[in-house]
Amino acid sequence: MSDDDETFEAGGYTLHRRREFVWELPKQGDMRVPARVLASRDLLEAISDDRTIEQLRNTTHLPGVTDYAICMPDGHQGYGFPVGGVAAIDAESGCISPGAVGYDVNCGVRMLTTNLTYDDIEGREEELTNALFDAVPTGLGGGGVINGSRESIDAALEYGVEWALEEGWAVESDLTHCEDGGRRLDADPSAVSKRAKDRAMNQMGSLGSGNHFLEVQRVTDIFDADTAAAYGLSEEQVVVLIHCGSRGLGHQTCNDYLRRIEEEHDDLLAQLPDRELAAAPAGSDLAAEYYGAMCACINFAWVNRQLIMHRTREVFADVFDRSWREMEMELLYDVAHNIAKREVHETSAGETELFVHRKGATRAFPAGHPEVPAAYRDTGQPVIIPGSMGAGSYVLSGGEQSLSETFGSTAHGAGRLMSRTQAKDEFWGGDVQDDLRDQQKVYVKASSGATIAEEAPGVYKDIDEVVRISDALGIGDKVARTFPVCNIKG
DNA sequence: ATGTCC
Repeated sequence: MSDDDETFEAGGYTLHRRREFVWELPKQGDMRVPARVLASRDLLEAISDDRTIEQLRNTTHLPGVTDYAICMPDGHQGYGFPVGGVAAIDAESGCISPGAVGYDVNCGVRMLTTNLTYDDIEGREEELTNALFDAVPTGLGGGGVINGSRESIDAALEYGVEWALEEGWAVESDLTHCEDGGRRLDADPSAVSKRAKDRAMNQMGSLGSGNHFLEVQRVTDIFDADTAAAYGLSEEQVVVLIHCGSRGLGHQTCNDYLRRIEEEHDDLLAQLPDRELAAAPAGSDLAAEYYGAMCACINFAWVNRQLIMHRTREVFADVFDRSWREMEMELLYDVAHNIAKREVHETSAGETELFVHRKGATRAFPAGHPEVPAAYRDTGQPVIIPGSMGAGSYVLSGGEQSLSETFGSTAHGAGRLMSRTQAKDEFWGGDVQDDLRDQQKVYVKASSGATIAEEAPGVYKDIDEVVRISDALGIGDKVARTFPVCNIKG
């Protein structure tokens, strides 16, 4: 092995290879802890020319950051804190940072299984795509599956999917197959501004734009037969993947608190290398308010995905002329990609209560963890990692090493290779749509052609490579792979 | 991500 094998120059920083797929930026200067990038050399190349490493380094300045900051294999630069970043911050002596959660609070994915197989939908893709597109609101701005009211929004913010169950938009098993039972108990709707709630009014049950989508998929590969069986997955099965977040409500809430934190905690801000990392000190009123507001946004995003899933069941019932129960359209699991959560972890300082910030990262608790829903306690938490429209997605299970390596986390997607602007220069939506249909039998329909260009398969990193790293490190283990059939988006 | 700046 040459010296060249031991370090990697990325974004002006020197990373040191600790072991396979683990690269470390040693603690230096004002860094409180080292930073780690979990990646292959190919994936490191992809982040070498943007601000990912610099932003990761900046996160190690946050008070209370514990052991090391982490960048997942799909990481790329984001607002202040990398997308694909994980920072575990002491919940007593540290801080909480909206930029380390993300603008789209509880952006995430849920997978719905069915007892249909690819044969059942082959030849009917356009019909199904159109029916879904007509039924599920997409794109920027207004229109939801249901009309919101002040009362319903407050109830959704406080009770999450429990509220949806009472209203008839959910069944009991939808709650037991969701993190926190679909309700984050720490939610404080009174900490969410009127303005944020107003934006939610006509967005209850809407996909939004950007990388959000609803995709009908078929299972193409099973890697772990026992776990796949426990998850109810089999080859050629049809499943549905829903990817969206908290829409304008989460965005407004993030903005509201960033501004307030900048104003009220400028002393802490002055210690940080980037304004975008603005954080409220643990124990402050504002930290408690932000946490309560963020948890309310988490509940809203779960309700959003629930309403879309409910509508999807209705569309399938209509198109296939069978009840959704006959088609066994069960929620496999719902995973959050953008959240902070109070969790207790074993750290170098012993058992510690932390705000685990996962931004573009997925919780990946292993078998036996008490916070994994009973249905999956013996197999580990399902982890759903969407890829691109041309590459498909993965289902993993939380890995044995996740608690010791990544505060119980793994990657969340393929990760962008280029900006949206660059994507629109490289691709034209109509061509992407035609190629996907003609070459891969993938049917795409979107409110905007520009969105298809921005989300072209070529703008994403290799999802296989991202998942390979997760599996090799034992933080999230491969269970199954899916491939798109129908995709609707903003 | 986002009524792509209140």
